[in-house]
Amino acid sequence: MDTIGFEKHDHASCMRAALAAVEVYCAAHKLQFTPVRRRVLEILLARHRAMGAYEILDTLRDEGLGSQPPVAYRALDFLVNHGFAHKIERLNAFIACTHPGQDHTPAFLICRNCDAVAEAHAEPSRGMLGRAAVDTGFSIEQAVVEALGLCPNCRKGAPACA
Amino acid sequence: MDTIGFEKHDHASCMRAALAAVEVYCAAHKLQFTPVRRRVLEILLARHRAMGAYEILDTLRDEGLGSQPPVAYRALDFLVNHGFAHKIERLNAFIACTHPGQDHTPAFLICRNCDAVAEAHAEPSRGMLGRAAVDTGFSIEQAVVEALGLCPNCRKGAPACA
DNA sequence: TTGATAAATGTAACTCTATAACATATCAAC
DNA sequence: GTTGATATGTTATAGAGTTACATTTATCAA
Repeated sequence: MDTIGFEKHDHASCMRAALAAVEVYCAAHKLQFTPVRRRVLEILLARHRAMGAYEILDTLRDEGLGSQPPVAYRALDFLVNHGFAHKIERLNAFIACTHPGQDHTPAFLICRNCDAVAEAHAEPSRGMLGRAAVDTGFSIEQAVVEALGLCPNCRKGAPACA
Repeated sequence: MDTIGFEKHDHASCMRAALAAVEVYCAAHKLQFTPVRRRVLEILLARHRAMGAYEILDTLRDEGLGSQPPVAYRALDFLVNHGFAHKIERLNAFIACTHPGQDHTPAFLICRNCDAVAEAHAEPSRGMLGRAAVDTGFSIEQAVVEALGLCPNCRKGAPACA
């Protein structure tokens, strides 16, 4: 099912791999992977969790890379539009994509205890939603699928997981 | 599939039926269906579309029922918590439930052209998301399912539908 | 290599969404 | 009727996101 996010893993190499994939994609599509855009993606990858735009902005400010909201929002728009990051509507927050460069419809599993987020795949055109759309003549172009609950670590009684 | 929202229908009677159902439910569960709460639900039912909290608040203010944000948010919290209304995360807006009193997991079809919203049923525990959750040991308690696209009316070339 | 155009950034001001905190009033039940 | 819980009124503020416009940097063609 290709769900990523709750297991421990090699952070540094996962970050390098994602950045490399984005670099390749940008080069191939003539997109400008500028310092601010790169740094915002690095921040998201490093924290490996959903972050608010202003939290990201704080980091940028500390590094002298921009201090006003549009700086963060523009970089996030770029990352989201090209599938390098996703917005979690329920949290008004953003998270790095776990398989950038591949066309996909993400679904998220959000832990209400520790705020960890795992990315899975959704196929909205199939399933009940797809059938409802067909029945009513609605054409789905995009879908937000976000489940809230407890992640495996927090279910095991940990008061809050890392 | 029980999708409601894009077809024309008898507004007045649908509103009466929903209010009656909520009254019955509140009486049965000893919930206080106060004037503000009732009025907010009436406003949502009357407009029959997703409305921002401040848009609702404007109406309340005009009627002398409260002028500060917490008034609207508290009423909306009550309505959402008891399933009489739903929040559309993608729009930061609220909409009256089309079958109050029944336990259900709503899914929404949101038209990007005219902002009409139809409510359908989702069954997140089944389908791909449910399988992803089981695979990772995540327990789903709640789900946000929102599809964006074009409603049947707007697909027919109408520049904006009623 | 330069000049035109488009894309990206810097910055200020502002709007919309939501909550915290605390005082007051109303309800429910004993 | 007094008490404890629930709901409301109000002030202030936090958080999320956008508009508008000036400036800079990249792209590309002549």
